[in-house]
Amino acid sequence: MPELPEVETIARGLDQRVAGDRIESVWVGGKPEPLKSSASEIVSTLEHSQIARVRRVGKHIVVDLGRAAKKVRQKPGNKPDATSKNAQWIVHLGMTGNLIVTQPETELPKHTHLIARLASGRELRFVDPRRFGRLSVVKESGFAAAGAEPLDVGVEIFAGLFRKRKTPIKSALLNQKLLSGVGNIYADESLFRAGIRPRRRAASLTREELRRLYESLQQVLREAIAAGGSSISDYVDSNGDEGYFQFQHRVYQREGEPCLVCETPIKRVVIAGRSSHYCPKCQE
DNA sequence: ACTATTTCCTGGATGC
DNA sequence: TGCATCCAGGAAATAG
Repeated sequence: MPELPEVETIARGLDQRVAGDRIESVWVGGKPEPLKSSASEIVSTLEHSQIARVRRVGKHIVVDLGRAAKKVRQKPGNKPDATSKNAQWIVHLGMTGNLIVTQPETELPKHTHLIARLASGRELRFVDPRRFGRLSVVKESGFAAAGAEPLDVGVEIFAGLFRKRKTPIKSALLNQKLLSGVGNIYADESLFRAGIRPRRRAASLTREELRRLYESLQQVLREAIAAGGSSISDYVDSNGDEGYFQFQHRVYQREGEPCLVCETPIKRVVIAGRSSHYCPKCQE
């Protein structure tokens, strides 16, 4: 399941491979598709646009589009249409979504919802079996995530996010309006490293604990990005390669296995409908 | 203004 | 073997 490190890995790979390429035509699947914008809006925005850059914002992949080399004639007084420059294609991968760059001959996977044919002859495909992913376009650049970037935010602002929250710290970490990009894996892993139980009320964390959580979260995200993300279920990067951070998980999906620090069996509880893993001895 | 719960969706695992 | 059931989870919607 793509969280910040996985999305970062995919976005970097895509940027390397398709930046500068041009989208010649777009196919969108026929059935009700995971689209936030209308299908026609997506098609008209993407077609004939150039991919300027691909980057990550929170858990979103942002494709910055430039005007295509081919001039589109505008009548004076007409509002710029969706193909004007600075449009953005926003992709949220949900649980099982992925963007794959491939040759057209490569067999079309089931659950392919969008195909963008590129000037280079390759195809950029959005594939998402579980259909939790979302596609949208914005006509003016300026897409921004609601929450703070965990790797950019300062420790004071980070601590302030949680000061008045009664909700469990685990839920607060997952709240994208506070922080964007943290999902279940890295919430559990950062809480373990910080020695904090997931059920603790966010507001009850001391200054010192918040500082530890801040450091732990940044550390685990950086390590995971360096490892190419965690390949749980079917995550692979835009090259089709698996990440390997799943081998460095200390608590996530390790219920009953010994804590790597103290050998106490790792516990699993459900908090706000999400499974949460922690060491009952190392985390207070 | 917050917080908790439900819903969406499919493939893989489990159970009888 | 086959069929039903459960579970995973991000975020939007709904309820409190």
